[in-house]
Amino acid sequence: MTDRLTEVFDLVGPLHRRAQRKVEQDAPIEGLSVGVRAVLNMLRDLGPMTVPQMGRAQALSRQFVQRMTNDAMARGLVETVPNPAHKRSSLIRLTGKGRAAIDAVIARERAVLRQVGADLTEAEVDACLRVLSRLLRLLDDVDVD
Amino acid sequence: MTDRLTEVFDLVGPLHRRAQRKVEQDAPIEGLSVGVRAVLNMLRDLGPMTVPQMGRAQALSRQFVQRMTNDAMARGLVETVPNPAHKRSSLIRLTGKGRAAIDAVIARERAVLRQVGADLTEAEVDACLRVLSRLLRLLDDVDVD
DNA sequence: GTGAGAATGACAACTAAGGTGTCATATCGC
DNA sequence: GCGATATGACACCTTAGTTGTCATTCTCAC
Repeated sequence: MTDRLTEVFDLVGPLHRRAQRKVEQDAPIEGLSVGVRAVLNMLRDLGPMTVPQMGRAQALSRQFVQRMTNDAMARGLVETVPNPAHKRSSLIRLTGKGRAAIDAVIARERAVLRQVGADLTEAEVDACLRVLSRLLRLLDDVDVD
Repeated sequence: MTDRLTEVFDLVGPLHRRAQRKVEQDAPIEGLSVGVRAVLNMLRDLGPMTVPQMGRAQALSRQFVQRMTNDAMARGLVETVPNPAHKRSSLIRLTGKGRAAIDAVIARERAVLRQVGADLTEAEVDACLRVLSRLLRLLDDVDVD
């Protein structure tokens, strides 16, 4: 069993690299770096959130997310909105332009993924999500900043 | 369904980063960089193989694997053995020292993974492996070198 | 065989993802 | 109000990983 989990990790590396490479190949169309793309993606899925929150969500350093966010802001892809819960740390939100950009990227990726759908059952993908989430939680303590 | 697959990719990023960080935390004990560790791990699981083969197996550039291999060789962790199939490109094999080093690392990691075992069924992990393998194959074309 | 083309290894830049360290300022809990 | 903590800005750094070039060696087709 533990062996099997080790295999999972052995797949995660190559998969992540290939995925990154794919993103890099496609995203230049919109001019998004991998980091900016990650920020937009988070905001798209989880709604407006603060920079430190994003860092924790993706296991990235606060400062890295900050830079990516500033970059996205300079490009007009995101904007700040006052944070009721914390006056200093404003919420970051997608602009219309940002949403359009990330939606375009996601749409292209979904088109690729659709080829795979047929070979896999919904149950398998769910199981996969459960396993990965569990592993992620196991490593929760290994965070930075 | 396609949505679910997107979620898988969204987990792969953070998981890979945390795993890398964990490896970095632990491996320094043996003095292994992430790259060298990957090479040793491959040789451990798949037996002796050539540098280009390793590159393809892990979706890494041939040259990067070459450097890591040279590094490992300089440390006495791997050695070359004549390749019957190809006289120029010799097989790379773990030395006793190399095997000891990677075994120690793996053992430590397995100890961590054992905590998770209880929460997951074998079937789920198998499904996860199937899904990840399928996705990996989908991106087979995205390789370098 | 032999010659063309591919595969390998060495070496040297180069890129970019991502982290670290520090500082000023602002926030929040007590 | 005060101390601890969180945030953001700025600058620097590390290193995983790629790209390019070149010489050599292999392979394979003829």
